[in-house]
Amino acid sequence: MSDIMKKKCNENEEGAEQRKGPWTLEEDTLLTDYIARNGEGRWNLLAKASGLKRKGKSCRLRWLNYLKPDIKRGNLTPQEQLLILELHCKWGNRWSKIAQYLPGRTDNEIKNYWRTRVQKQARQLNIDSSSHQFLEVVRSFWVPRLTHKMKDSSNTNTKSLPMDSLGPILQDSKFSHDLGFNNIDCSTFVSQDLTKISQFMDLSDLEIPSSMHLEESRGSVIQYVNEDYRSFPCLEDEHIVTTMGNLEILPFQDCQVGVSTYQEDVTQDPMWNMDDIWQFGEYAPLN
DNA sequence: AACATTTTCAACCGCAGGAGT
DNA sequence: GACTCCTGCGGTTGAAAATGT
Repeated sequence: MSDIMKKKCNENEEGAEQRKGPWTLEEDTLLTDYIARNGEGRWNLLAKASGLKRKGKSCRLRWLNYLKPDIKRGNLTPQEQLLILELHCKWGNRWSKIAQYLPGRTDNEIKNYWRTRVQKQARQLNIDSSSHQFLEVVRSFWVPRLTHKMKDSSNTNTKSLPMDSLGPILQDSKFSHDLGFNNIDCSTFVSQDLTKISQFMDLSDLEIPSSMHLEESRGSVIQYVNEDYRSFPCLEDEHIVTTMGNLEILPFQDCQVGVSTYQEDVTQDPMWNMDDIWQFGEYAPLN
């Protein structure tokens, strides 16, 4: 029998014993106990020595994504969602890199969030989620509302991640410099893309809840700005025409409408997500 | 209540890159 | 340099849960 054949046989024999699928409580206990005694790493050795009939890779994944003590459970906070949007804008699908900035969240969780929430919305709008166009939708509608929600929850919910906790990250000059939002020339970029958006989003027909209002302002974009969060989305003082509370009116050309969100109470949402943004009306598909 | 459909997310897979030999 | 092994990453899958009819 050739070496290759022998190897194949061994793989099959091992494969017959290898467990797959959902982990049982006993397996979790075995893995947790083993790591408590010997530490993590050397996953193939761990898989054999612990008595688990799992591959090393599977053990590693189970530990890192589920069993590790500092794993956070539950819905992503608005702060976390905002950070994901920001970082994805900069780095794309670099999930593990993004996860480094969200303590307790795993790359898998962030990836799932992006695929199930963000990409879903992009599909519904018939926009490629990696496109410039979608980026601008996110920047113009999602980011401001998340920012608002964030501020809201920091005022009302002491358990949530405080604004200050993001400060070191967002104020870090290297980090800020790296972020795409800050590097964008708003005076051209935003106006061009909002014009594109207005081609498929008939904003004047939006059904605005009574707690909100729509302001039309030909020649200007009204954009919500949280004063605690000026590092994005790409607003620079020289562009501001006037300020109305939390709103700043920006002198962009070709844009016809902005949405003010400052009166809406979103604090009751268990999970604030993109659905909240699009619920204001039905948008016409691109084609 | 029963069934169908959709959504969520844990887990798997293949691939790439690094370290050791 | 070539090979093997291990680790980590990102894409994908499919079972379970949630939601709709």
